[in-house]
Amino acid sequence: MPDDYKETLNLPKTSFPMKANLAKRELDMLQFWEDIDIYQKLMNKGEREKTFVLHDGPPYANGNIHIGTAFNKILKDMIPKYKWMRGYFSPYVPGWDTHGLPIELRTLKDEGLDKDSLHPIDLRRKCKECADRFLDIQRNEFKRLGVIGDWNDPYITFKPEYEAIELEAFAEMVDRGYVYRGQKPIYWCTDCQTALAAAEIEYEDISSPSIYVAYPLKKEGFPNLEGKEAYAIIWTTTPWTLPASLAITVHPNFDYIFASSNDKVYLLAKGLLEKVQRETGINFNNVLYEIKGKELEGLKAVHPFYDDKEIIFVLGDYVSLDEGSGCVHTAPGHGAEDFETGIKYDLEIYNPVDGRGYFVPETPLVGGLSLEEGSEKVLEVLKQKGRLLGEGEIMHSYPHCWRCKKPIIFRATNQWFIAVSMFKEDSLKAISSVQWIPSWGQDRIANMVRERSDWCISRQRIWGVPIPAFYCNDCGELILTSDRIRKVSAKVREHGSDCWWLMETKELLEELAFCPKCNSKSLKKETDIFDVWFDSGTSHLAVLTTRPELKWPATMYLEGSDQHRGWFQTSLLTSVATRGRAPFEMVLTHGFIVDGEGRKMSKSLGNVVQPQEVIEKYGADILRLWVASTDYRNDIRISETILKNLVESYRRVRNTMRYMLGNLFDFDPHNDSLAPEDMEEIDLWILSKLQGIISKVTRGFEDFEFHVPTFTIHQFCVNELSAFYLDINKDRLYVEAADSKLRRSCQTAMWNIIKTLTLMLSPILSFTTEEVWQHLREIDHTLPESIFLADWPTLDPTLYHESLEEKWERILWLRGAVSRALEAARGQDLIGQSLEACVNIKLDSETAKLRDILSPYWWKGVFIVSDVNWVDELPEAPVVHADEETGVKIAITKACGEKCPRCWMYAPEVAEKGVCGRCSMVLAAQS
RNA sequence: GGGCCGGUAGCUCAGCUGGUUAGAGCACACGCCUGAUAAGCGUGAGGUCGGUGGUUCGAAUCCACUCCGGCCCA
Repeated sequence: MPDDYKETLNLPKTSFPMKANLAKRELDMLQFWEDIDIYQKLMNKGEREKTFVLHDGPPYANGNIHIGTAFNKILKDMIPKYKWMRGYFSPYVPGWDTHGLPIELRTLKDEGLDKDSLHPIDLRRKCKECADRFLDIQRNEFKRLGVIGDWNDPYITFKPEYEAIELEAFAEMVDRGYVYRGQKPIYWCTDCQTALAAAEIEYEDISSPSIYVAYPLKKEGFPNLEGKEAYAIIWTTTPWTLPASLAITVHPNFDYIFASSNDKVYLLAKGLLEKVQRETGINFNNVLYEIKGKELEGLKAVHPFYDDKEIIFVLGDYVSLDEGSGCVHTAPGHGAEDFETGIKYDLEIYNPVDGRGYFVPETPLVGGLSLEEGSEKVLEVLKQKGRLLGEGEIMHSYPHCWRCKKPIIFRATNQWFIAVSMFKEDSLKAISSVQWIPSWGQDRIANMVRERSDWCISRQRIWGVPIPAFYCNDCGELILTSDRIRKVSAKVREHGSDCWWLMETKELLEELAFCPKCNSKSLKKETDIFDVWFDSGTSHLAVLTTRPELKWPATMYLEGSDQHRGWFQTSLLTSVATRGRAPFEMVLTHGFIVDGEGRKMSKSLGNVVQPQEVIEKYGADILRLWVASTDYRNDIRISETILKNLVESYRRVRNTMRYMLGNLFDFDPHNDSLAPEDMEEIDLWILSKLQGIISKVTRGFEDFEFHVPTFTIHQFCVNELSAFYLDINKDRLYVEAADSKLRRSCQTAMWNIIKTLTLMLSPILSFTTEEVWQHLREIDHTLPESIFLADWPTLDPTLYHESLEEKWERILWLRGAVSRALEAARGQDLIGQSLEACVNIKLDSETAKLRDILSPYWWKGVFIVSDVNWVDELPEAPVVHADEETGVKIAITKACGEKCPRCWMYAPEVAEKGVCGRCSMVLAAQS
């Protein structure tokens, strides 16, 4: 008999599975979006007057995506999804960065070739194949994450239209006089006779000579040196750079001293006195005087073995007291810092070394010698002149060529530059007009731009966009004019940049194929290509200005914080150089992905988390939840513990949704909904709470702080819904007549809640919410076919009741005390489930105020007990609980009567009727 | 070494412009339920707010230094 009543209850029913099985079910959802062409549907939906363009930073099309790329793409994806629902037109065009060294090297390695043994066109074809292959792999991986965008027509930097615009942007910079050819030291392998990129450098420990050299001081400007032999002491590990020595750099804030030894005086940093003394054997017996580094600026010395060459004192912050003498010999043609200093002080970028590693013949003293021979010669002469103060060996880390494993050198060569210095002020202004999120991004990029030097845009490589310059074979003129660049650009637009290698200058330039200086028709093409950062840095022009659905400037760029140096900056520079303003209105940055201990991921540490594995194991929605649950302004941690936690949170939200769905199985929103004035108070209360949630969640999305919505909704599901509202309404939903107002009131509220929560979660848990949505559509067929086509929930101020929330706040306060009392009763084995209990509440000043704010029916409901008594004196009872937290005194007694087999509440009449009074009425109506 | 950032319970986050015993969810422990059931409910135990020093009547909140970690650069 007992189980028979189960059939008379309105128990939840749903086909929505409890177990998510995301790894599998998500694939169906992807298929669904593909089938209905969700992106096109969105594009047809929005109103164009409100446009939000998130411009995608192109990932490099090499290898599979890693956790950082996945994080970035998911974070981005949440924004257009939200904006579409808010009524914006928010197209998202993904892109790829496809040129450049990593792909070229990978291709060469795969082919077992080097770049000179393969025709450029063949190499480029293979590179393109490689990029294409990985682009496709990544595209599928991104789609698998649930990212919605124009995957069928992404932007790709190797597309002819893209390259053409890039060249046009370059032409504009040439027009403005921002492009020049100059010298810059680069990594150079004398063995392979080639320039190397930073990525081709390996650091190895080697032994180098360590020498101290005396540079005679010119006495003008130095106080108190009359009649004395005075020298500056420098220290170097590369004697072969001394022929190119042009300056001595000192730190502006260090203290320098003139120390005498016998009849000589030496200049060196005060802090290095002992070290130099030790390593040179010179005994400094007297310090003549001290001087600040900055006071040395502009003073002069003489080259240690070119007596007619003047050496100037300059300042540099990079001078350290770790090694040497605090006076740094500076050869602008042989080192990055030296070069910077050289540029600053207008020194010659002097490089007497040729590509094979020999001093050019006209070099004094060492002309024609190899670097090694030159080095020996230098030492010999220094010794001869008595200017070698100390000689030793030192082990240190030094860059080597990755291919031949030989030490490399720094060697100034001709490169193309963009004169950032000419529009640096404008760039800084542009930076200040952008909204940086978080705000410190502004300081970071402004500092970087302020300190940066001109942009070296040339690479001696094959896989990239050619720098469209020419050289006259007759007069040697360097030809870089915007009209010729535009000619080339037109050809590139038509044929792709391969045409640079396939066409003669005559074909490329047509009527402009002549030297503007000597009219010669014999021209030679530049062999350098653009830095890939120039490719991606011009994407705002190549993409935003060419696609009708997009707009320039972008509303937002969103990348990791490393892009302050990278894409944010290169985009900004090309934009300021061509358009005079930033290409974005907002820049959002996130931190880096680290492991559970906050350490960066590395293969050697073995702490790398693969997005593919997470998806396989837990599903993309878990990954999405991870992205949304973090405060991404800091580093973002991921670990098995964190994922397990997320799975747990996910489960809770999913089950809450499932439970509400199950209780709506017989609800027709169009016919069964109640108007607010007909609803139960508790249902109005939960809807009032829901308004607060909508407001908080919406604000979180507006501020791009996705962890706010995530936590807010999760906590709402746990605290308000699962632990309270849904729990105490089981009685109503199951037991009352299916079509009763009591039950319909609750269903009306739940329908509103589940729709609202599902919508608000959709930018985050896209797969799951779409799944829920499809179930909701079975309840209401008028809903849009995909959740992403629906509108964002709006806050209904008429549903917000502050006084109601305050009232229920007090009810919950008392409920806490009752729960603790019931728990005490359970501890005494008085009761099991709470319906077995009768709650006796002692009336005091507080509880007396509460008694009448709810009907007895609702008090029982709120506590989920069979009886509630408000008494002046507590009865004799097995469990009397004096609640510490509230001060309320409660006695728990066994509920009287017997357990109704239908609703499980205890009532006296059950013995007689077989069920309680309420159930008998419901049953009577049913039959 | 420089620029920028972060360090609150095992985990993810709150904690506004300094002011009662530092909050929440998850995880954990114990218990209940078996009509959300590879679910649900209740109770409870977890933190010297990275460390040191300072300003203050009072600091997780302000300042200095320091340790640890991250990005970028050298």
